[in-house]
Amino acid sequence: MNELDNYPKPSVTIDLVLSSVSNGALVVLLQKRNIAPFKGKWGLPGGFVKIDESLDAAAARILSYKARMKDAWVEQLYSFGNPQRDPRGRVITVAYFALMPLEDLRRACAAADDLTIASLDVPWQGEEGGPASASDEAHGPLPLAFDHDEILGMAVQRLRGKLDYSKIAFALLPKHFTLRELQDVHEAILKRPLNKPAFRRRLLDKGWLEATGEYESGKGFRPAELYRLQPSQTSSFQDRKRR
Amino acid sequence: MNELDNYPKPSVTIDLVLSSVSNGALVVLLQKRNIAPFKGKWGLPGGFVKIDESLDAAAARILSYKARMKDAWVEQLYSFGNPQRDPRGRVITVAYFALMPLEDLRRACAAADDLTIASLDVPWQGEEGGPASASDEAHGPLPLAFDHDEILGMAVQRLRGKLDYSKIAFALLPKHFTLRELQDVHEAILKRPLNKPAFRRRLLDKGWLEATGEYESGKGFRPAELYRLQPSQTSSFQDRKRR
DNA sequence: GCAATAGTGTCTTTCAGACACTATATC
DNA sequence: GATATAGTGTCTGAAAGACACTATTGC
Repeated sequence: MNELDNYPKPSVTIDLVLSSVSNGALVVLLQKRNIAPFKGKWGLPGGFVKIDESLDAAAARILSYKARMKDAWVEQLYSFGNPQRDPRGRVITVAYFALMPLEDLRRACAAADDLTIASLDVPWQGEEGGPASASDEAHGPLPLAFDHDEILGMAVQRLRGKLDYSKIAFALLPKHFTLRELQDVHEAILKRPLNKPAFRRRLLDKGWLEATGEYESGKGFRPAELYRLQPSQTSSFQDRKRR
Repeated sequence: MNELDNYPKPSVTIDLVLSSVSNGALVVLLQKRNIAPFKGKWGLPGGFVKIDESLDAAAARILSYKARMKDAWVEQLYSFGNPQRDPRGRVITVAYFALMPLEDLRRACAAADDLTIASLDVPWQGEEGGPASASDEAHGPLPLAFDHDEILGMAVQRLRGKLDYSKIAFALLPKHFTLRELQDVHEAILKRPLNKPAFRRRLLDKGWLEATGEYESGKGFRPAELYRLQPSQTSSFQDRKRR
């Protein structure tokens, strides 16, 4: 075509960190690889970026066909381009978040039998950073393909960093949720307990939340009120359509 | 070669946001384009990623030959991949920060006559986000090439977000600096005034700083003490070699 | 001494943590 | 009524903003 073709080009892929919170821990969808490279190991769902498709569009396409998923919080995470990261050749990958309520992640997982929902094991505290590992109940520790341990670590680091000032936590919950569930999400991401009254005050004072007047039921004890993100606040949920 | 070659591949470039602080504003190095596309407009220094080179290595290489620069704080920012962003064809760019003291940026600027140091004009507050524009004294507003207005906006957003918990601010100052200079850097990034005693307390309490016992001089008034990052804290300056 | 900024002491306000208390559902 | 959790009132302590004050340089 032109000057662009004077040099060899890398392949560019998208890898998706489909994530939610379950049992007080961050969980992520992993796929068992049945072809080389890294056959038998576990990897993030991903695919190639098409030549006429934006990165965001590629992430959305891969999300919808790998996980039959709409309405997730999708956000670019980081790009990984070590020349040795893929033994097949030069592959640069752009990692994306796809955050969703647990029920959606379960539905995605049920769609194929090479998928599992794995808990994240983060061997560091705070904003420090570093790779993370994954395990599930059926298999125990899951050996990860490529540099996906680093991608998972970066995902946790980013989640922790954005938890306070952004609305990512709500992406991990159903539309209606209790304040305790919201606190559980925060605690799972930060991996440390939070003070209940302080958490409530802080979140309610942000002015993002709206009480629905409805309550959960059938728990055997006092039911908690259900809250939702205020409609005016929800817009910024998908307002990141740049690029 | 193999399956990777079954599909057309994009070109991948690095764009560098060489940035510092001057006169209470963020500034960035821009290069006047003397070839198409966007001939006559101003763009970020950049270059192609070589086929056997990591993204970080490409950023470092481009930094050293465009700006004859060592020792800058280099950090990946975001990847931009709109298929229309380059009229020559499909080009995905991975944007990087290169933060440095103003004197280093000036030296880089003096190395070629198509370079300028432009002030950033950020039309939004806080963490909101959105494109930014640039201008310098010689030319006034500088029309930007490609999607570089978005890259600059993302750079400011990231700087603001990391200012409190990371040590980026120190990357914009010489090794020795006064607390007032440090406060000026914070104010320039946040674009709002900060309280002096509170700022000093907060920064000194972090335990990152060390008084040198030396003082500036020749200002016509009481000289300020010079501080530096504690040697033990400096290490994390270049400790981001993952990927 | 004057000008100008460095650096500090202290009061007030705000907010997080701690803890105990009340409220309300199922059984 | 027992149990378990929801939700709140209030005390305390840590940290930020405000403001004034002292300190130190060149002139």
